[in-house]
Amino acid sequence: MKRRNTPTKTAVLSTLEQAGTALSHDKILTQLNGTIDRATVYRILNRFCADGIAHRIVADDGKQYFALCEGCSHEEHSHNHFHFRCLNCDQVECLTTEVTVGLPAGYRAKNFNGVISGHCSNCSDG
Amino acid sequence: MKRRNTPTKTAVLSTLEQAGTALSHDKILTQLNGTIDRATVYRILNRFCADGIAHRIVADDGKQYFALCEGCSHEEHSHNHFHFRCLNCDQVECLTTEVTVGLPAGYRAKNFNGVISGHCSNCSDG
DNA sequence: GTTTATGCAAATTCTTTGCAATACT
DNA sequence: AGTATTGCAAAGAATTTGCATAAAC
Repeated sequence: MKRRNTPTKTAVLSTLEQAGTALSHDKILTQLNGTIDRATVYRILNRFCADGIAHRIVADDGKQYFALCEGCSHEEHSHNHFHFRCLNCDQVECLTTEVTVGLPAGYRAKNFNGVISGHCSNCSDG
Repeated sequence: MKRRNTPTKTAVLSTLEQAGTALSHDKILTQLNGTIDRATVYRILNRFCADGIAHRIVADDGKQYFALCEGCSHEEHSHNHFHFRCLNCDQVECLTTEVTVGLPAGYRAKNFNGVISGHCSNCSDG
């Protein structure tokens, strides 16, 4: 399936670029000021993930967050780093710590999803 | 809020006990053979989590899974271990590996949610 | 008898899908 | 021209909530 360049796609991409952190679908939609249909944004994000442009984080609120793959090779799509979600401001950011988890024999990992939630430095009261 | 002993609660509890692994709400419901209302099961599970009897895992499918807290102290409710979800048979189990992730200064962790998905030994084809 | 727990139905939230119209290449 | 992409509406899945009834303590 060949991909095409559309203003819509570009808009979503630059929103993610400007954010730097991971964004929820909802936040992207808001940032785009209701210009683009919600279903379209979902489809674009899913395509980005399929193409290795973005990666998907499923946070402990059950919602999906999307962030650009900075130094991700297309083939080995490993995001073995954690993400931090602030329970107060709801910001999701990548933590630099890379983690290796040992699996039992015969197990094969396809996907890594690590989220720590709590309070970020801005929302910590102490 | 005082808790009461009810057959319903007992049924859910023993389902979790017998399973050994983490169960989705749906699986619990099926296991109970439609005896109990879905909303009730959700409420019971949430109460279990609040009381430290069970812990909640949000997997990368966005769904919640519940497992009994084996050796969990009531106060320090830390589940810093990973869970493995099989993409084929959908089984979610606890991995023993405990992980410590460093947070940036000023950040406070409340919750840890680590899920690795892939194929378990039964569903791995060679 | 007072208060928690249950069941039913309805509501919410997040995400996906069908389909016709539109826009890229 | 031909196919990917969009928008709109509607469907779908997971979870929660309101409220009257039933059951613990």
